[in-house]
Amino acid sequence: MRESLKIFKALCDETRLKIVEFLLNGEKCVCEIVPLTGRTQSTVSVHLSKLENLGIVESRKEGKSVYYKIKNKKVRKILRILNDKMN
Amino acid sequence: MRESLKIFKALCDETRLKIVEFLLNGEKCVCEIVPLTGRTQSTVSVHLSKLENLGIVESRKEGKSVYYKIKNKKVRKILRILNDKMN
DNA sequence: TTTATATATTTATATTTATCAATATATTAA
DNA sequence: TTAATATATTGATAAATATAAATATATAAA
Repeated sequence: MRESLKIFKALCDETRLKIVEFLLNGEKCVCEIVPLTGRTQSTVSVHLSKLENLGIVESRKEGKSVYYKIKNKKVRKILRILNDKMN
Repeated sequence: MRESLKIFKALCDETRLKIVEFLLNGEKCVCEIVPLTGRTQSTVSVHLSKLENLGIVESRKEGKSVYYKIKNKKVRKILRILNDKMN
C-alpha cells in the first residue's frame, strides 16, 4: 500500500486521530493514552497495533509499561498544517 | 466533524484518493474521472458525492457534463508533501 | 417529440471496521 | 511461588463502507 494511503487510513478514525495528536507532544505510555480516548483498554490496544502496522508510530517496552511515539515524519507536518488556524 | 477528520475520511479510500490526485491537475469532467478509476459510473458518482459533502471538491454543471475540482486548499498542500520524494 | 447521452440516486450485498468482554501474556511486587 | 498490574490477543457483534446493477433525471441531438 502507498505511504499516503497508509497515513490516511491511519488517521481517518476519530480515536486514532486523537491518539496521534496526543503523541505530537512526545512519547506517551499506554496507561496515559487509554483514559484520553474514552475507549476500553483493549480497543485502544487494537488501534495502537494498527497505527504501528501502518508505520505511523513505534513502541518501546519498559518494565510493565509500553511507550508509543510518532515514527512517520510526514504525519507531523500534515497535522501541523491542518491544526494551523491560518489559511 | 473536524476539518482534519473530514480530509482523512475523504482520502482513506483508494478510489477517492486517486480521484483527488487526478484533480490536482485541474478541473475534470466526470466522463474523464470514471475510466481513470476502473470503477463503474455509479460507484464513482457516489464517491464524488462523498467528496463534495466532505467539502473536498466542488462541482459545476455544463450542458450534459459535470466538472469537479478541488475546493479545499489544505488538501493540495498535504498531497504535495506526501507525493514529494524528499522527506 | 423521440432518442441518445451524461450523471445521480436507489437498492442490495459483501466486506471491513470499531468496539467491548473475556482471556492470555509478561513483568514486577509481595 | 503467588498475586497484582499493564498490555496484547481473541471472539463476537453491530455499524459503516465500497461496490455494482437497475433506475431516475436532465440535457442535447435527431
